[in-house]
Amino acid sequence: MKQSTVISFESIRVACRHCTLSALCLPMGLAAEDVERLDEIVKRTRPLHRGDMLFRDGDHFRSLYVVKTGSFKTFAPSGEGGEQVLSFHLPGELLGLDAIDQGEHACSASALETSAVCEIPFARLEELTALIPSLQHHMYRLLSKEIGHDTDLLVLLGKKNAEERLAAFLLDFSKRLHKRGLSATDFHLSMSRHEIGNYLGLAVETISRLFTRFQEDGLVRVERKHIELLNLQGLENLIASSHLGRRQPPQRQQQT
Amino acid sequence: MKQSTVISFESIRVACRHCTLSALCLPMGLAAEDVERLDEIVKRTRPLHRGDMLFRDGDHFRSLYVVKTGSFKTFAPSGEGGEQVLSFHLPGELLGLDAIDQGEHACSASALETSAVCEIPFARLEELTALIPSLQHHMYRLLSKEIGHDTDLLVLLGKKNAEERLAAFLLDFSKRLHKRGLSATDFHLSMSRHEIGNYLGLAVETISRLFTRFQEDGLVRVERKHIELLNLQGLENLIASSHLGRRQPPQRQQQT
DNA sequence: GCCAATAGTTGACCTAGATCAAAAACAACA
DNA sequence: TGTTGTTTTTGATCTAGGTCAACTATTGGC
Repeated sequence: MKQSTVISFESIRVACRHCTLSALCLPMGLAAEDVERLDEIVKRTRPLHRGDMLFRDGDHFRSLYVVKTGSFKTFAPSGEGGEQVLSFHLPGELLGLDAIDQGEHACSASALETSAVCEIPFARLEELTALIPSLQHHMYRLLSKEIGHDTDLLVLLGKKNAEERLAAFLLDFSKRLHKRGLSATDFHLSMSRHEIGNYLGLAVETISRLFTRFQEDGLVRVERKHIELLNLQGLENLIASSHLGRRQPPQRQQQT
Repeated sequence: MKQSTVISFESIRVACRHCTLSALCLPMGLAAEDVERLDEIVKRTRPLHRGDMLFRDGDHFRSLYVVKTGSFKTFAPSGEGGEQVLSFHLPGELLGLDAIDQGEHACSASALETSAVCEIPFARLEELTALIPSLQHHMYRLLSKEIGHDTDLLVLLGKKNAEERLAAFLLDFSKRLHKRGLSATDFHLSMSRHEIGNYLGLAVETISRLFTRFQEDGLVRVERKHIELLNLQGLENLIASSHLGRRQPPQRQQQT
């Protein structure tokens, strides 16, 4: 209610064509006039604060959302009040794609910090994509990319150990921030240890211990939520090079 | 090469409008004339045998595939020659959606048994979806559904124990077969224990032991790859009701 | 600025499921 | 029909990471 959030409140009024995120967002690669058309259907909404829900699982699906500032997590219920964090969303990233199929949201989304989104009514977007081939293609790609992200996470949860998971998480975060023009080696984690652990399928305590260990090994400097990556290569190595101990027999390329 | 596969070779020539799978596949809900148009772009290909690759990760992306008969698995590399099975595909299900984004396949697909697919050149399909709104909508739904499937698997890998995973797997399989008009309680698994274990993030031995245990508990009857589900409700209970031991404090509905 | 609640760290211990090993059951095939 | 290679099963052991517990920051509310 209070007008103290001047900065973000101003910034969210910016039209797509002037938005610094356009290169990461839907307008990517659209002709100027098409951006105008997209612009017309986008609604700007007021900021959300930490913990505020953007949508809940089961909610009727009406719109997709693009993060404009701040960050979000999405999570699915997992029986007995538990939940599985599915992803963290940074500016320019889309939320709600999983709801298209069933017509209702399959997961919930909440803000990790003070954040703003653009709302895109899906029915309108669909009309538009039928008219603008490049936008249609872009939508297909976005949906496909989401599948790719899930695939990565599946490999992580199915096949990687704790160390590899956290290293992969940090590097992924680093890359995504870098794409947004932020430092790839010095950043702030907007989510709690608990949320990281949940996302990676690990206990909070394990996350905490790993951060300590990574720090002892000179890979990172951790100070609460402030992270400095000191040795990117070292982290990369952690991901790729484990399992090297027990070599498998040469195993010709064949069916399983 | 040999013509002994008469049955499936005949069946795969059937046009979409006569295909028994149309209700599960792309034509779902299309007007007759639109099905014709779709039909024109679909290529029918020869059958693949167990272990044959439909595509490999890294292959240039050109087409989507619909399983016509038989079954497939998709799997992604996971460092050091290991792989993570991402999904099993039954007749009517689409393969290759994850490749749209990058323009090359992000995972590999191989036949689990003698199988046939319809090939749908994606560029042609895109043109068509721009012309037929209901087809475009259907494509969005299919992509979104794939995300939903991944979400389910993520929850499984991130939060469920071995017992719950296998029970969920069996029930999912049962439901999908039932949709295809096959028995929900008596079926044949086309994949090996090893592949099931890989998919569920468990060791082969664990799968084997669980099958034995489920059988002892009267939940299933297992005879190699032939499965009979004797107590569907019992399996359902396994999924939902565990973690009931250590009750969590009432915990008001709140942010994490 | 103080208190209560929440988040993070650290250590001790425990357990689900992995790994190792070996036998048994199949399947392919000459 | 025997041989060989694969898949499955079963048992014995090991361990990564979970769980419990106690303590220490931080943070937010007033």
